[in-house]
Amino acid sequence: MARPLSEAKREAILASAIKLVAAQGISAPTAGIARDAGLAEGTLFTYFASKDELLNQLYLELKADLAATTLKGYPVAAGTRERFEHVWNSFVDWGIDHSAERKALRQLAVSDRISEASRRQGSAAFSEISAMLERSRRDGVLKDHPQAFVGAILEALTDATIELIARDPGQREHYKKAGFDVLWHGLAT
Amino acid sequence: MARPLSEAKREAILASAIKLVAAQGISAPTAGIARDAGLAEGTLFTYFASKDELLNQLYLELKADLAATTLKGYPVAAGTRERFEHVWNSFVDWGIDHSAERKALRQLAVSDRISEASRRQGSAAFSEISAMLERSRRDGVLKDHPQAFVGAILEALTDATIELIARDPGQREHYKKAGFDVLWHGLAT
DNA sequence: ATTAAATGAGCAAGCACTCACTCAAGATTC
DNA sequence: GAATCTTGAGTGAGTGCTTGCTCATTTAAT
Repeated sequence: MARPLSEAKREAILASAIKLVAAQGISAPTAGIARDAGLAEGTLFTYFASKDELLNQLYLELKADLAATTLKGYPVAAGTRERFEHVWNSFVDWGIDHSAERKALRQLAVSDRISEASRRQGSAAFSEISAMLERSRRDGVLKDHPQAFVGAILEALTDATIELIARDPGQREHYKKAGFDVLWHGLAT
Repeated sequence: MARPLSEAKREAILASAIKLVAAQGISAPTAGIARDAGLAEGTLFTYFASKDELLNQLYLELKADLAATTLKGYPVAAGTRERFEHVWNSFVDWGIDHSAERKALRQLAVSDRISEASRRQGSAAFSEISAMLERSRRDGVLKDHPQAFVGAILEALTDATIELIARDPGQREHYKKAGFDVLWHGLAT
């Protein structure tokens, strides 16, 4: 091993990919991503074998980041509502404070270049959160909906709330609370 | 005027665009769309000046179709809940019965090739529905949320419900009702 | 006969990806 | 510690392919 791959460069490529994919969509050229990262285009392909691999790894990185943020400070011992609200706040805060990441993730999620395997792996990062939801359901605190339904609703309401806050940042805390109220009244028994 | 443009051909192009954009995303080539419509590629450009214009018109056509479906049979005289449920059912049914249209619309909606003007015009098609929501809010039947928030939540919950039904079509009516319950309990006073 | 729709080969631009080459950073030898 | 060897990261012009769009020509409706 003569010269090790640089983790810093890998991260620079991913950071530039977030920026350009958020701004231009997945059609953002590899040449542009490499230039933005301060590297030659060829270098990008020593870190990622193909553009598809770059996009899939970026997708997983973003999903993992959101999941990690959510689990940090998760109140294991608290009641259902409080734990639920923690997840909600984490999702909304992450989306607002990582606007480019959120836009990029949205573009990636609707693309067919993200493999089924990546999608499954991306969901797996949220398995602890799913387990929490499942426990609450069995406790009878939540209505008896399938977990996929609750997860989809959580994601959908989060997205709508973030979109609204993005247009009217002054009301951030107000809409954050209002969004959670809709979720809670919609799902709780 | 020697030879009139054919409305049938225009619609064939739009129909093929729906099919291919749903399957491949907005990167679906104009050559493929024209071939699928049974026309030469050049003909496509006598009906639509550019690919961007085709995509924008397709976006508006789909939005208008969904709005028209929703307004058809709208119970003007009924109570808020019933009118609300009609809108919900129309959205969900349209999404399930027009799967390709929905996928195409989703791809178009996240694309930056849809102009701000098109987006505004697309929303305008739903102005009557917005007015209905506004009236219900003033009547005190709904919580006091801004209209944009209610609209976004409606769209988001619809999407989540459709996604779930697509995966488990046998439970269509059940999930349709469950989704509406979440919406209603979340928004009603 | 006139006019404009319809055609599809062709064009310029943009794309992902390659590869012959350079050179910096470990490994080996003394 | 210095000198030398070895490996593979880094480079960017080049390649082959695809794309949106054009235009000289053909076809058909009026």
